[in-house]
Amino acid sequence: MRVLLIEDDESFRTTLALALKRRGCEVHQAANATAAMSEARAAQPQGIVLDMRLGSSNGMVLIPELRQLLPQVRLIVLTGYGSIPSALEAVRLGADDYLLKPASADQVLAALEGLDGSSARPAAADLPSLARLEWEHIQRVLHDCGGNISHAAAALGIDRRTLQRKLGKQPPS
Amino acid sequence: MRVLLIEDDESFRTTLALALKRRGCEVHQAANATAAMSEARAAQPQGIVLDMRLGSSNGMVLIPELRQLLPQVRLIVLTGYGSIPSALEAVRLGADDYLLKPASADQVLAALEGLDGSSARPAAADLPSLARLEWEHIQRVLHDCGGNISHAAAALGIDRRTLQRKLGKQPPS
DNA sequence: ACCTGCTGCGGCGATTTGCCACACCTGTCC
DNA sequence: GGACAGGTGTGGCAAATCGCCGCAGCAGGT
Repeated sequence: MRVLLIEDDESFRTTLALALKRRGCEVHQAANATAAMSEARAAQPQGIVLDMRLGSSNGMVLIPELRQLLPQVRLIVLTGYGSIPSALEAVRLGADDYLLKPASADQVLAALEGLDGSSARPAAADLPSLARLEWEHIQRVLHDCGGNISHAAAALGIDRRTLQRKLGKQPPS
Repeated sequence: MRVLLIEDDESFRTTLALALKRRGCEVHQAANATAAMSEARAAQPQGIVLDMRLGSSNGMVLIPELRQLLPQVRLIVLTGYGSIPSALEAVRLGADDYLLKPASADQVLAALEGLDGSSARPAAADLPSLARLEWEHIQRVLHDCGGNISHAAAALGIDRRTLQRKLGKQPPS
């Protein structure tokens, strides 16, 4: 499978690219929006892995452009700080799946191949942990507050310092 | 708008129904899967609010049936313990939007009318505090575990002793 | 009687939180 | 320019909380 990796973090991108190559993919890479579009035009990939945070710009805006350019492409969004509204927005814009970092190369490949992780899951009794729920809610409120940490902390009823400390940690699995 | 409310929790369903009626909706209600399907056939609603947890059965399986029965219906999933994979699965199965409890009647109505909540939501929304959300989720999981504190603590990913201490305190306002 | 599982409670160290302070930056207003 | 307000990042420190241990009691099944 010919895959385009759009990700600004160099180390993460190269390691993921290597892992995908080892699994038999032809991997093209791009580190920003303009490179991504030109590379997509040139390489005509069957699969795309798109990071949501591309430096200053938002990867979300690339989804419709990529979808229009390559209607048949398998488009996977990969993000470190995800939330349910942002996941829904991504699929509304044309993404096929939405993964959270850290995601294993196997997970990414499974998503690229369209093996639905959700269909394989028995979908029974997997209640989210308290930490996970807290993380999702924080992301939701933070998004609602336009990224304003002080306002989000006030809305959440916690200290601004505490919110900052929570944001500085990894999302719970 | 003619709305069908599928929700097993009686108190939550009636309050939401009242709130929607007050906002000019014609509200039909169902508390289980079979009642939901027959009511959907009879009332031909334009909007459906579907709870994921319908007693023992999973509300997820109803989505394709409802979608097949009413292709044009606006189908909203409302769930207490949401996660990104389950949200994606719901929209893949045919849901239009996915809300988390506690959701205000205004949020539900906005979702039913197709106003994209993620973009149209006013920043000054009455978001629940972290403590309140935590308390609600604990109550829900504890109920799902049949009141078994040890199992609920394991599902929540916290220590049993911590759960007991949290339960010993007053619910946040 | 025996074992298993759940519950309630106490204690202790490690972690987290709330609350202060301070410095830095970016706008805005006079 | 200078003052000012609002947002952000960082540090420190006491207090609260959490995780983990133990123990005892009590129900249910063998």
